[in-house]
Order: sequence, then C-alpha cells, then structure tokens
Amino acid sequence: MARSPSSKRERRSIREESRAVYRQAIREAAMRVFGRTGYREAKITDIASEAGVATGTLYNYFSSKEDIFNSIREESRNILRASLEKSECIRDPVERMCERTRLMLGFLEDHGALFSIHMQTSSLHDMHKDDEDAAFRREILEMFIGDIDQAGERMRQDYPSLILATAVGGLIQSTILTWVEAGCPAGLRENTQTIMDLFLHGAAKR
Amino acid sequence: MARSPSSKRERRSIREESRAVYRQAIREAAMRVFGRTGYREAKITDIASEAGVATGTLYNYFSSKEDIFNSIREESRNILRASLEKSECIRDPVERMCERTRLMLGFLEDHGALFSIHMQTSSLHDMHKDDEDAAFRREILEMFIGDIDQAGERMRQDYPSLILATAVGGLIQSTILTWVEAGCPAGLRENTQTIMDLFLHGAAKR
Amino acid sequence: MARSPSSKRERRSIREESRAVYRQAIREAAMRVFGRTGYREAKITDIASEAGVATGTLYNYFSSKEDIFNSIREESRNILRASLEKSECIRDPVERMCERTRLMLGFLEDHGALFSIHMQTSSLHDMHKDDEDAAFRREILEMFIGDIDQAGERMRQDYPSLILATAVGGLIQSTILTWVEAGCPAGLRENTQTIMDLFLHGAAKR
Amino acid sequence: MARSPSSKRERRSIREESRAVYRQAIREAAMRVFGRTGYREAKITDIASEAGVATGTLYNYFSSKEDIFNSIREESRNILRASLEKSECIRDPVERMCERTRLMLGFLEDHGALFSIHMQTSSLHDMHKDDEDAAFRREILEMFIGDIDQAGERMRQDYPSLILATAVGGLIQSTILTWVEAGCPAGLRENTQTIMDLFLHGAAKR
DNA sequence: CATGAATGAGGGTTCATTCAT
DNA sequence: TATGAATGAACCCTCATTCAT
Repeated sequence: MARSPSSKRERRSIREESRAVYRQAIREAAMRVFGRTGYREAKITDIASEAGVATGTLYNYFSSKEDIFNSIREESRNILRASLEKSECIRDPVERMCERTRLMLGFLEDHGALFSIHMQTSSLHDMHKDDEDAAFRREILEMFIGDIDQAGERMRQDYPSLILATAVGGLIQSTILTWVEAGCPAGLRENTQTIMDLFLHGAAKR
Repeated sequence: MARSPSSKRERRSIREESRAVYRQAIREAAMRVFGRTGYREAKITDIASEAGVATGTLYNYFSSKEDIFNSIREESRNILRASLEKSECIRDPVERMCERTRLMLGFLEDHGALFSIHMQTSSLHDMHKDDEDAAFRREILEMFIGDIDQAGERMRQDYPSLILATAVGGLIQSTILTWVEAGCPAGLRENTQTIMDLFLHGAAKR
Repeated sequence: MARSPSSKRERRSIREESRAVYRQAIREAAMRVFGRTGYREAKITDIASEAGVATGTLYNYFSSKEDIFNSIREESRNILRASLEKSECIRDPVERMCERTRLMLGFLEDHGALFSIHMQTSSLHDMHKDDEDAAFRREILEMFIGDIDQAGERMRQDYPSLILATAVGGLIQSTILTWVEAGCPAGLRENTQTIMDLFLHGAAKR
Repeated sequence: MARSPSSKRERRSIREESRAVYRQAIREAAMRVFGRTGYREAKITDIASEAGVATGTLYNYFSSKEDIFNSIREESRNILRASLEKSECIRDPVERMCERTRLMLGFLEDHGALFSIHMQTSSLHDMHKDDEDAAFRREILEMFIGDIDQAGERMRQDYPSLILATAVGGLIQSTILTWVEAGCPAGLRENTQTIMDLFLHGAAKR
C-alpha cells in the first residue's frame, strides 16, 4: 500500500501548526478583551467566549491569565523588533531615525490594539514588575541614542543624546495618544515627517 | 442651658468641616495606597488602615472605592488647575508656556503620587469612562494652543497650533516618565528650560 | 459618670471570646462534614452552611480549608494529650497503661467524630505530609514504651518494648475499629479490661 | 483465503484476552499512581501516561476513575483470597491461623501498593460506600473466628471468639502499620511468629 | 479502537459592601 | 457616627469525561 511519504512528519507539523493557530487565536481574542476592559477587569470567560472556546481550553495553551497577557506583549515586542530591524541598513542616521519612527507608527496602525495592551503595564506601580517591557522601551531608546550619536555634528551638543532621544520618544508618544483619542483613524504613519521636523527644528519660527 | 444664638449654624459648620477633614484624610491615605499598588490591587481595608479608620467609616464619606478614586482625581485636577491659574497674568505667551510647564512639573514633584493615580486611568480602556480626566487633558491642551496662537509670528505657521501644543505636551510627558523611571528624584522642574528649548529650537545644530 | 470599672478590658475579652467561640463552632461544623464525606469531598460551602455562616466568614477565622482541618486535628491532639496527663500520677506502670487505654477509649467515646478525622490522614500517602499527627502517634507509643520499661520484670524480656507497645496499640486500634463499624455504641471504654487482659496474658488457655 | 474453522471463536477470544491485558496494565498503572498520591489527588492523565495510553483509552476499559479504583480493590481481594485458600488444607487450627497471618503479610510484602489502596477507603466515611471491602474484612475475620472455634480448649473460653479474632487482627494491623512507617523494608512476613506468640501468650512474664 | 484536545461544571478563595452593635 | 465582622457574588483555575479524527 502506498503511503504518503512523510505522513508522520506531516502529522506532527499539522498538530504543531494547529497549536500555533489556537494560541494565536486566543491571543487575538484576549487582545480584544484586554483592549476593551483592561487586564484586571477582563474575565477569563470573556476571553474564552471571544475566542469561541471553553474556558478550560485556554489552559491547554496558556498556563494562566497572566501568561496570556505576557505572551501578547512578548509577541508584539517581537513583531516590532523584527520590523525595526528593517531600518538598520539605512546609512544616514537621521534618515534611520525617521524610518524607525515611521515603522513604529506603522506597527501601531497595523496592530492598533497592541498599544493599549502595552500601556496597561505602564501604570506606574507595575513598572517594576514588568522588566521585559521596560527593557524593551530602553532598547528602543538606545536605538535612538545610537542614531543621535552617529549624527554627530548635525545634532546639538549641549544636551546629552539621552535627552534628545527622550524628546523624540515624547513626540512619538503624544502623536500616538492623539491618534488613539481620535479613534485610531487611518494615516498615523503620515505624521512621521512632522515629528522629525519638529524634533529637529523646533516650533519657533526661524 | 443657654445656647449661643447661632449654635445650630455653627454646629453644622463644624460638622461639615469635620467631614471635610475626614474626606481629605481618607483621600490622602487612598492616594498612598493607590500609588503603591494601583487601583485594582488596592484593597479597601488597606486604605482604611492607612487612614487609621475602620472600613465601614470609609462608606460614611465615600459611596464606593471608585468614588474615592474619582474624588482624588478631581481634587488633584482642581489643585493643578488652581496652580496653573497663577500663570495667567504673564503677558508674554512663550514665557507663559514656560511657566505653565514649570508649574506642571512642580505640581508633580510636590504631589508625586497623584501622577500615578492619573496614569492608572490613562489606560485606554478607561478613557471613555473617565470623561472628566480626558476633558481636563483637553483643557490643558487648549491652554497651550491659546499660548501658541498668541505667540503668533514667533511660531511656525506651517503646522496648526494643535500640533505644536501636542508636541510640547509630548516633551513634558516623556520628561515626566523618565523622571518616574529614575525614582522621582528631586529637581524635576529644572527640566523646564530644556523642554522649552527643545520645543522651540529643536535638536538639530543650527 | 460612673463607668463599669474594666469596660475596655472586658470588651477585648468579649471579642476574644467571641473569636474563640466562632473558631470552635466552625471546627465542630467542619468536623461533622469531614466526618461525613472526608476531607477532599467536603466542600467549603458545606462547612459554612453546617456552621450557619457565609463562606467568607470561614476565612476570617481560618486561612484555608486545610487550616481548618489541621486545626481540628491539633485541637483533638491537645485534648487527648491533656487527658492522658491525668494518668501520669499513677505509680504502677501496668495500671498506668490500663488507665491510659481507658482514657483513649473514653476520649473517642466522647469525641467520636475526631477519630475519623485522624484516620483520614492515615492514608499512607499523607503520612509524610502529616508530621504532627505522626509525631503524636509516636508520642503515645513512647508513653507505652516507657510504661513497659518501668514494668521491668513483669514483662517478657524476649521482645523489645517497642514491639510490645505496638501490640497494645494494635489491640486498641482494632477495638476502636470494631466499635466504629458497630456504629459507635455507648460503652467503648468498657473494653479496657479485655484489651489489657489479652495484651498481658494472651488468648491461649493456660 | 482459508480460515481455521473456529476462527470466529478464537478471534473473539483473542480480543477478550487483549482486553484483559489492557485492563490489567491500566490497573497496575493506576495502582502505582494511587499508591503514590492517593485516590483524590491522582489525575486520570497521570494514570494514562503511567500506563502509556491516551486518556480516552482508559474509558474504553473502565467506565470511570472510580471504576478503576474499585476494580483494583476487587482484584486484590481476589488475589489475597486465592492465596489464603492455600492454608485451608492445614489441619491444626492454630497452625492455620499462623499460616494465614504469614500469607497476609507475604501478600502485602509482595503487593505493597495494594495495601495503601485499601487503606484509602478505610477512612470511615467511605465504609458505607464500600460494602465489598467491608465484607471482605468480615470474611477474613470469620476465617479467624472459625480457626479459634476449632482450636476449642486450647483457647480461652472467657471471651467470645470474635473478640479473640479481632485481637489477632489488631496485632497484624499494627505490625503492618509499623512496617509501612518504616518504609516497607523486606522481611515483613518474619513477624508472623511474634504476632502469634503475643497473641497466644501475651506480654506478661509467666 | 486509540487518540488527546475540548469541554464546562464545580471548587477554593477574595474582597467590596453592609449592618448590628 | 465609628466599628469591623459577616456577607456572598464573582473570579481563576482544575480535571473527569467526551468525542471528532
């Protein structure tokens, strides 16, 4: 009897894929629920029914409510990190910052709900519990610091680059908040030029 | 027994004052507890014992845990609003912005815990529930918009003043966050000059 | 105004007594429920309603279901231990053993349900988790060993006293089991003479 | 294709044998798991993986977790019963009791885990649910009663034989418990002589 | 028949709120 | 009015059982 040559391997692969699909579906459902109500108010049963599964099923894929939450954040960090890597081949440091800003805004535009997930742990009392997210914020800050250092003479030397990097971060942050308050309309990434322009040249008439 | 003619009125007044003192003491205790652990994790019993009263007593002054929380935020908005009014007599709009920034940073430095209280509701899912706070953020934004409009020619005209106001808000925000991550060391208001300098002239060498 | 002289002290005392009364009532309710259904099958809500309180109330007096269980066992050990102390003034070691046996049987007759509570942890897998109960069994065994040692020449010397003590323990145990299987009729302690007689002289005709 | 004339019958037989093999393997796995953790703590998945099958498979052979448990106990009763039958050809009733004791201790030494299985239901609340096991205990007791009755004049006549049988049962029981507490070392059956000696002649010096 | 993921009722525990003192 | 113990609804998680493959 002829057998599909790699049936066993395929089986495993299918199973693994099914697992990944489930995990992803649960993450996405949880993302919606966390986004709507916040971590603490979100009930496991809500996540389950949003995902269309029984509560018990969640625990076949995640060990706890917190695990789901962390998994979402980890995944979104990974996506953004991977996206930001695309900018590393850009030579000009200012253009690189610009592209990074665009990638970050684009990421949010494409994965809107993720932002609110991350914001939830920014509540200050959690900051210390959430080393991973804080480390990632630092990671991004360091990227900007590196860009600014490489820009050398083109940047003001009267402030440490940490200060300047923090400033660009603040401009991005407030752009995002405004966008969210406006209901996340299309076009977030088009603010890139404005951000960089204001960051570089300020608001005063020259 | 002879009674002072206005005893009834005075009595009421004393009673009311006593109520106010209690309410304030509870708010302050709650502020510390919310600041330490966040709204959801904070337990009513913790607040009560921090305030040195019984749990039942809290309910003689506030109708619920959420009521305490909202009361704190309202009070802190009122304090900051009153503080910002001090800047209104400044004629020069740019100096006025500068002073407002300083007042905001000073407010936080003096009432550190309040910031974390406000941040807790900045989680986006609460935005809709918390119209009051959103309105207050808008109120501050409008102040900056007004300042920028009055600055007229001294500001760039190629962006709407909303954009510029948002930018200064972002610079302030990121300064605050950095300060908080550093553990709220003294000296936050000394960042005012840097913020305004970067806001006005940008990060690029001229 | 005359005051009851020790009102404050009495208040505290009343409160403490009330706590003790509650704890005891809960323990007794739990004892009945554990006795009926066993530890694992017993539901917290059953214990609460048997005690006539809400589930939450249990947790004002005990930290967990297991805590209730252990508290019952500890209390019953203490009662039996206190009871056994009454036998210590008896000079004759054999009479002392006899009295101890009677006290143990009497204890069970008076606190019937406790026996099944203790038996539940005798399930072997729990033996190691339950050092306190095992230690107490050992404590009782040591008492008998001491008695036998003191009996000196009156006892057989061809077995270590541990063996003999174990034997008397077995006779007591099986008497108890038979009694329980018979539905705990009155008169358990009247088996004392039989137990001691068989222990001392055996079943063979002489 | 030629078929052996009785293929159908043999086939069924093979199938039945296969079923029996499966049931036995599951029972043995369950015995190990129950022995380790007790009935309530034992998880079906643990039993399944100990047996090397999927959880669903268990339900093709047993209708429930409890069914597995009862099946184990029934089987162990049958084994012990069959073993005890070997003693029935012994003429001398005292020697028969002795042999029976040895067989019981030997059974435990050889099937140690089974003992803990039985102990688990000795918790009194289960007694009523477990008529089978209680009946078996009675069965063994009756055997001893019969032996004692047959011993006639050689036994004391001042106690009913039920009392004496209970006594020997208690001595056996406590020997077993001591052995278990010691970690089930080899040599349990060597206590037979001691048990019978103490049972017959008591602990007092003669 | 074997599989093992899905199921969901049910458990222990928490804690905002109430209320008798 | 202050007290703080009692309350019980609601939550997260477990796991025996089922069933589609």
